[in-house]
Amino acid sequence: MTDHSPQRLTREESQEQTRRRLIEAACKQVAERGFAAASVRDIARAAGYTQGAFYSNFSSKEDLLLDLLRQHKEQEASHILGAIDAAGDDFSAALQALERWARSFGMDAEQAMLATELHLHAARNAAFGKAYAALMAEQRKAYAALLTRLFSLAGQTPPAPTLELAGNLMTLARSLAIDHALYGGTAAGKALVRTIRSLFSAAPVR
Amino acid sequence: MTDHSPQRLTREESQEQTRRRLIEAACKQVAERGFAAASVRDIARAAGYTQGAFYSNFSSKEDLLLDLLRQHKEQEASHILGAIDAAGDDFSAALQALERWARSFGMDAEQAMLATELHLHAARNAAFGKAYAALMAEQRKAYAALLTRLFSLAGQTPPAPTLELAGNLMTLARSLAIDHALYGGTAAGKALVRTIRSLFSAAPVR
Amino acid sequence: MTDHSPQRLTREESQEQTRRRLIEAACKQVAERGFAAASVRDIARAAGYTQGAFYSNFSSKEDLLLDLLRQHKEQEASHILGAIDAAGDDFSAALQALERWARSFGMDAEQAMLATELHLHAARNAAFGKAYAALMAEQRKAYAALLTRLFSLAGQTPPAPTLELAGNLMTLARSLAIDHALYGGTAAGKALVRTIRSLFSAAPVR
Amino acid sequence: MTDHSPQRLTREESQEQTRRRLIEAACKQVAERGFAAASVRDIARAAGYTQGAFYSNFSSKEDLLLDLLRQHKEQEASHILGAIDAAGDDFSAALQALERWARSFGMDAEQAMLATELHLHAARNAAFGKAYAALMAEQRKAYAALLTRLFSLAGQTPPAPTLELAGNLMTLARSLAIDHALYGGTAAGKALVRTIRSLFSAAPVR
DNA sequence: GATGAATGAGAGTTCATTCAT
DNA sequence: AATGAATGAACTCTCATTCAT
Repeated sequence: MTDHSPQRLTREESQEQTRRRLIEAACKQVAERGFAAASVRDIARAAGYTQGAFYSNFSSKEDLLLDLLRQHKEQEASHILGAIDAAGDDFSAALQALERWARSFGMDAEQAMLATELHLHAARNAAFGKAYAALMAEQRKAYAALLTRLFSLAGQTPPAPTLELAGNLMTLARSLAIDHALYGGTAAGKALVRTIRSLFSAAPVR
Repeated sequence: MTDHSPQRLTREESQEQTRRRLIEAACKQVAERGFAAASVRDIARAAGYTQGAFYSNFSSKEDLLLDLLRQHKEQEASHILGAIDAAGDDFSAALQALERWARSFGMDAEQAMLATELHLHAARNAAFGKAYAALMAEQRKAYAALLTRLFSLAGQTPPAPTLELAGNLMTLARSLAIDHALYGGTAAGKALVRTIRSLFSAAPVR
Repeated sequence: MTDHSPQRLTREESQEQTRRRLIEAACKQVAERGFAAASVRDIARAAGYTQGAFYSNFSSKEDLLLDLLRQHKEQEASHILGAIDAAGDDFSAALQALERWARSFGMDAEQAMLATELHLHAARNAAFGKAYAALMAEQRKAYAALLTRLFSLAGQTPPAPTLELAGNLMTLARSLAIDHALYGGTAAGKALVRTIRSLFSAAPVR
Repeated sequence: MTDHSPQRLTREESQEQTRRRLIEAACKQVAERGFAAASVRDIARAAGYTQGAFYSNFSSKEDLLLDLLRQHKEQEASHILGAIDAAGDDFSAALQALERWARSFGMDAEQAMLATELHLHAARNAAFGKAYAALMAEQRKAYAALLTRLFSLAGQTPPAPTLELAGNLMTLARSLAIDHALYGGTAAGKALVRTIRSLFSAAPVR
């Protein structure tokens, strides 16, 4: 089908590449059509392989979801780390970093729809739900750390546990990004930014 | 299959009953398994009919979604109206009404998962998306009115447009209800209540 | 595909016809290629239907085997009854009837191969094995009754329990019929007849 | 996978070992599941190798069947030779040897099921059928020689050509062994012994 | 000689949908 | 209006087989 010329790749590297391509194609397909409606055939074809290649890399379609979850988590984690790194010791710089995150993330409908599919599937499938809960807890912690730092720089007391605030932000980001795909425009991104701002502007500095 | 004794029903009433039963069964099936994975056969059987009855009432499986949306909206609307009616002129009574809504809605996983399915489908299907957007805008307005009333009774200025706050609450409610199905416990319901409270406690009365 | 014009058939009759046609086609396919290699696709097509029709009539491919077993048993039973009816009260007429059975049955490779497939499957699958054992016991009894009658008419004492002799005859008939397909010629049919004769000629009449 | 330590084996010995192991594993798998349902992957894995090893030793799955046939024949031949060697010049010793064969062979379901698979395949595939017929003729001759010797020692005239009697015995042995797997117990082995005995007890000694 | 990732074909099964009853 | 047998297409998954390593 596609070229996939392995040129100078070892077997392991080559399979790793195949797996990565399949996962990427799957992210897109699942986001676009939903897990149940995204067929293994389409995923494999979109990645440039045949169905057999899929089953050489995943033991079942269900099994793929765990990798989708991991991939999704890593991608989001890189966003958070970027925001945290950019935060520095200056409150307004840190807030800007968070807002940059909100603006970009609040518009990435693909990630948001994938995340929502994963959320639903987690509630439907106990085994998957467990893995999901573990990974999401990690994410929440990372966001919460960022919020804690921000409140500290702002000299404010968080109006609620930062873990809870982080969870709310993640939820809103996800949902607003879908709204963005639904309504178009930039309202969604802005709404998230405004929500964040209201968190820190409510109470004035010490 | 089941009795459905039409004895004292006119033809029209009888069909209306069939349709209602099918929609109710569909709500459950779609929430439980997702739209794509909920088969027409299963939905019809769960309602006590066969596939033919389904196609006598809906022109296609896709067509069913519009009715699911309507049914979902009506159900949620009755919750809002209940909260508004209970609000009265007393701030703390009104807040309690809203919190009661949060507690009950924040734990109804079936409604929440159905709502999420509809949200996703709306983003994927333009025609459905339009109907979805219209109905959701109505809902948001109703919640916003309730919030406006509350802020007014509290003598506070809303920290953001109440329409936006209403949208955020709806989103959080939906997501937390799914978390409730996922993690169990009562944390989800409480988290929503706490979020609502923080809205009104942040800024002191005029 | 094919005509299947239901003309004046009730729904039940029509489905019964479909089922019968599928079973007949399946007998042939399974005999020709073996159970595992006979695909549902091919069976349905050979009967003039699509795969879906197959699954409207059988819950699975495995499930089909039970009907194949029943069909096979009925077909064989009619042969036995024919031989018994033809037996009458005259020893040589009865022997001739049995030999007629041997000659015809010893050459029906399709039935023999199907029977062998069923035998193998019974040994591999406990649930099917149980049903198989029950039906085969019935068949053996019928043949044994015929043998008992013959020995009685001949005034001989059976050299072994007639149930056992019946089982041996059935086994030989099955195997020789396959040999017939394998080697061709008429040796197989004759061998069975000779074996039967030797049963009754060994010991002279009282 | 497994060790297969080739240390002290020449290349050829090593490959011979691989081939032997594959054939043995295949015998078991084919007997257990049938030829069509026994996958190359499973056979190779059961032998401690991967598919590649299989295709280094056999040109196709079909090709394997010829080796299975040969292996089966050798195994059975060793049984016959054992019985012949043990026969000696004493009738009752010879009969005991044959009965020993019956008892052991009549209970080896694996061999019997493999033999039946081969029989069926021979009737379905002309090329394989030819090889099968040749090998089976040899086997039959060996058994017939044993029977001839026995009748001679017993001073009896065989009630039918010994070649035919030998064929019947082989068929019964095969079928009864499968019945043994099907019903359990020891009836199958005993039934074969009784059949053999009746062959020699029918007509009294000279 | 042996590996195992990948292919391409085809397996069993389920589905939304139709239509004679 | 409701039934459910049948269709035809699509599904997930497994297979025998190949070939670069």
